[in-house]
Formats: sequence, C-alpha cells, structure tokens
Amino acid sequence: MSEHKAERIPAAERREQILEAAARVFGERGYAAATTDQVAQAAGISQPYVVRMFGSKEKLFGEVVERAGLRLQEVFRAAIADANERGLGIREKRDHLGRAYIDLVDGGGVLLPLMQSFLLGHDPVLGPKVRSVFVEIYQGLRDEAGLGAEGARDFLAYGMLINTLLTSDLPALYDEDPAARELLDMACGSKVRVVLDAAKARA
Amino acid sequence: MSEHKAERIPAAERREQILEAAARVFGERGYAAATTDQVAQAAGISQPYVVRMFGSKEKLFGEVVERAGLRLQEVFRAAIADANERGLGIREKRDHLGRAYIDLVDGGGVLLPLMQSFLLGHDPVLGPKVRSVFVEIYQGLRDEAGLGAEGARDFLAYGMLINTLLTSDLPALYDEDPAARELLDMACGSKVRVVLDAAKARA
DNA sequence: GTCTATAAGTGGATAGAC
DNA sequence: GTCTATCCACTTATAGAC
Repeated sequence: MSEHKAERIPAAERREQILEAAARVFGERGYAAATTDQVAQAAGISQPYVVRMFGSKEKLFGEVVERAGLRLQEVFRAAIADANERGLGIREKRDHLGRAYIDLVDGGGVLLPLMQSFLLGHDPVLGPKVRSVFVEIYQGLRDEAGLGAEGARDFLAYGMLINTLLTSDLPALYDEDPAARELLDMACGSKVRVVLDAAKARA
Repeated sequence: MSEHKAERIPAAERREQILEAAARVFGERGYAAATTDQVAQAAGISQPYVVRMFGSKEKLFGEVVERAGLRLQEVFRAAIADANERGLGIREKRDHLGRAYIDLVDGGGVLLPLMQSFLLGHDPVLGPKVRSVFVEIYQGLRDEAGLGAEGARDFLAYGMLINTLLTSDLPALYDEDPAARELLDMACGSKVRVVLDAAKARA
C-alpha cells in the first residue's frame, strides 16, 4: 500500500502536499476520527514525517482551518469583483457568490474541513480559532460583499445547509430517495451536478 | 471524582440515564472524540457498564441519534398542533416552529447530538441512519408542518445555522465581539437568551 | 445490576539512522 | 528530507467477582 522512499523534495513543497491531503482527510472524517497516518498515506509519506513537519496533529489541523478560511475569503473576493464588473444587482451578486461557494466542494479541501472545524467550539485550543474564522467570514459577507447583516446571515444559513448535506453524504441518496433529491436540487440549484460529482469522486 | 457503588436501580431506568448523559457528551465532543468513560462518569457509573448495556459505543450513539430524531419530530408536532389551534398563518406557524426549535438547545440533549451525527455521513454503519433521520426531518417539515418544499428547505437552513453557531460556541463571544453578538441576535431572534443561558450552563 | 481487573488494539509522538 | 523502530497513553471491550 504505502509508497516507501518518497522522493526528496523541498520542505515547502512537501508542506503544501501534506496540507492538501490533510484538508481532505480531516474534511471527510473530522478532526478526532482522522489519523495522522491517514494523512501521511494520502500524502504519500510516513506518519512520523507528518507530525515532525507540523509539530502535532492539532497544529496541522489549525493550519488547515486557517488556510481554508483564507481560501474561502479569496474566492468570495474574486466573485465579488466579478459581480461588480458585470454590474450585477444585490440579488444577482448573492446568487453569484452562492455558485462560487458551491464550486468549492470540488476537491473537498475547503468547505468540508471548515465545516468540521465549526463543530470544535468546545476545544480549548482550536475553539477560539474556529470562532475567529467564523466571524471573519460573516464580516466578509456583510461588509466586503455588501450583503448587509441580514443578507450575510441568510447566505450563511444556506451555506450551512449545503455543508450539512455534504457531510451527511445525502448525495448518496440522490438516485433512490425523491425527498433527498428534491432537497439537494433546491439547495444547490443549477450546481447540483458539481455536488453529485464531488460526492461520487470521493466514494 | 467517580462515585463508587452507584445505587442499584432497574435496568430500564439506568438505560435512560445513560442515554441522557450520552446525548450531552456526544453533543459536546462529537462521536469520535467522546469516550465511553466520559459518558459513564456523566451518568455516575462505571465505563464497562455503559458498554455492557448497549453492546458498543457505536450502538449507543445510534440510539442517541434515533431518540434525538424522534424527540425533535415530537416537539415539531406539538408546535404544529398548537399553531393550528391558534389559527396561525403559515408565516407565524413557521416562526412558532422556530422558537420551539431553539427551546430544544436547553439541556443540549437533542440538537447537538443530532448536529454531530450529520457530520458522520462517511461512516459505513452510522451514515445510513444519519441520512434517514435527516430526510425524515425534512419530510416532517414539508408535509406535516405544511411548510412545503421550499419552506422546509429554508427552515432547515436556519436550523443548521443555529446548530453551527452552537457547536462553534459562538455564544462565548457574545459579550466581546459585536459581530458575533449581531449574528446571534439575528439568528435567534427573541430566543437569544435561551441560547446564551444554555451555553453558560455548559461552561 | 454493577464493579474491578485487564486484555487487546490504536494512535500520536520521539529518537535516531540514513 | 525522510524513514524505521518504538514508546507510551488512551480507549473499547471482555471476563468474572460480588
């Protein structure tokens, strides 16, 4: 299974690979259930190397969350700029942001680890970071995106619904359960395909 | 710390105590991070007894989720009946359901374990149960509550937002962070107090 | 009905070689 | 820069006494 003797590459580059692998593994299994060995295998290196590179599993997850938060903001900013260029109204802009959001399910490296992190409020170390990321996202939507307080809240609500549909793997029922299909169709709009494909890719 | 020699009570009653303790422990730490020993201590008995009573940690969690799903439906039905008696319109009925929903944070035995379960879609054993509970809740809102497909979707979205606010423990920032406060106020409406008190009780 | 003792397994982290 | 070997703590589950 495991590839012995991974090729020798710069630490910075290896770091990126591990972060990417970790984002997927943590996103799928959650912080507690994921093991550093699963991350290592996904990255094609040994378990101790993962720990050595980041100091601890906890620190690795912290970085994953940090990155995911930044990436999300980045994508939002790009979508906002695009919407502004096209002179979209507030309504269209919001939908535009929504589609950009759903596109992020692809790869599973942003939305899923973020959602997993939102369940760690109780953690003494990760909790504070999680809350700060959450609040920053809210402020970004409210101020930078110009959705306003209620608009940001609404956007967040639909985002959380989508996240939950993903983490419960409801797409697995799409073909068998009409209610699941209906809910997915309504929650994802024209982007259902993206979600279904992402789920299929993971399975 | 641990109370040795718990008093001898009927199995059925003990079962309830364990389920209640488990709902809180699982709700706070999540399935993977929670230990059967933490459940045992919360219930005031020994760890092996917890396992013996339910066969395994996995089965215990399954029952917790099952119960939480049923309890939620029960509360919805009561709220629907009440709304119908009072002849409330669709808008008011939905808000009435929303308030009944938030009241469930009290005790932490329903919303939190349910939310935690929604992150386990990937689990081969618990995943299917989680999806079935999710879909049943959706159908209950759509048909029994009469919210219709889109109404149920919207209700679910705000529910998931509230769940996420709770699991990330955003209430901890209520007094220090204006943005967190604003978001909580908007998401919970007149029921913020309930949420803040529940968070304080847990801490 | 409930406990103590403990087996068996898992996983994060450290040491040190190459 | 990366691995192998390994330690140690923790956790679930079982056995059997009371």
